[in-house]
Amino acid sequence: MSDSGPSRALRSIYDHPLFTQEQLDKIFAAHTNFELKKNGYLLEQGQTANSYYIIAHGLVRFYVHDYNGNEITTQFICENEIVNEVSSLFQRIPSVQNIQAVTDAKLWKIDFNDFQHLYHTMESVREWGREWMSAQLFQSQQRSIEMITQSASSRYLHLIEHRPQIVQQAPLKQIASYLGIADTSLSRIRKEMFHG
Amino acid sequence: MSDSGPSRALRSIYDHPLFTQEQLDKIFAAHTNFELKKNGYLLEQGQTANSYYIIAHGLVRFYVHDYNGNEITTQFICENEIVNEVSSLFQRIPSVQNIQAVTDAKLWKIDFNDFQHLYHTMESVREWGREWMSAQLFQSQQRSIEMITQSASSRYLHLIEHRPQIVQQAPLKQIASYLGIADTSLSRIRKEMFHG
DNA sequence: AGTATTTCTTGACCTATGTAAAGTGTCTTT
DNA sequence: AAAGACACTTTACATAGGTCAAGAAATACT
Repeated sequence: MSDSGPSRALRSIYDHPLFTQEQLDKIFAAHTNFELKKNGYLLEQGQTANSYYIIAHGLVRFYVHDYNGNEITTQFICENEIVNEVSSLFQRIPSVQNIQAVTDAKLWKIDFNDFQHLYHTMESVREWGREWMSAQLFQSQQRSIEMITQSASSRYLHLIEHRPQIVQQAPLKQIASYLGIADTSLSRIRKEMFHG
Repeated sequence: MSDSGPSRALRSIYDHPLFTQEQLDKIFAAHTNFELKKNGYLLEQGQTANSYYIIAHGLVRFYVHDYNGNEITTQFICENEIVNEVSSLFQRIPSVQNIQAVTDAKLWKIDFNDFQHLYHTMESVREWGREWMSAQLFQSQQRSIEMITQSASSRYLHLIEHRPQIVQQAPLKQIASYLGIADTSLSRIRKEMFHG
């Protein structure tokens, strides 16, 4: 890593016009960094989230179990993105989602209480937070629309183009459940896309 | 209507443990009410939202156009719920969604600037707002999971059980696009569900 | 009231994706 | 190096849901 000072990940996450340098210093100081092994958990279903995370390196996924006990991957979080089970963290209720490292990962962490303090004392943090949540909601809605209007192979192509880290690092089964198809179907789609 | 004072809708929307009566009075006072005819618009794509709404009576939908120009209904908003195109209102960017009355409707309205004032001056409003956004995000994610794990007829049954107002008041074509299926398929599902 | 327009249903046929089961390849553990 | 355990592919067959076209029923328009 040729990067010094607060990581590239922190700087890119908190890149917002309302922040002054002084505010950024306070925000960065509230984060600590740590490592997580492949398959390790940041949150398990039934637990209530007490922090959110920022990925400096690696890949993380959210998953739930369907009625047959199959794992459904509901989100992938890539480098320089926030890992936050919002409804558990902000409504203070147990999570239905599991959050697991797909690869070895380096992460930043900020605790709920520290964030609460920043949020209620700095208008800029509130605006930043609300905009982030809006963007999350938008993405989630776009995902539903994509599930309705696009074929499985279009959705896979979209992933290849826009989130290549996922296609490179996550196992086929996780990608398939994220796309809403059987793993055999994704295997078939791959075949038809590359030789056929 | 046997209801007096601030409507049942306002009281149920702003039902949160942190609010004092004094605060509620200020919040209610920031709302005005008005009526909207069937098929009328609260927001059209390309416009930037300047308020959000609360439905006292009637049904409202969000829709987008897919690449073929077909309308895809992405959300239905029922009585005593909030109508808010969050990413347009809070990121101050043009909406990709249209917001249209499915039936004649009675609504409450609050402007962005008035809400901003309440939001930045009252910690309780911030907590309320963040919890509402969290709940929206949760619902949106649940919807994606439902699209992946449930058949079209299960999704329709779910709608009948949990949001009967939609099934009663929205035309079949809108419900079908919301469920992610062709209108002919929904018609067939109805037939199989009721006779045979 | 009568016509036009939209809404809903139905049938015939088609296709994308699911399910199940077997086979190959790759990594882990000992 | 052998034995398991995973990860991925492939084939055969099943099915939910799509498309298109024709009618019937309901609504809206003049």
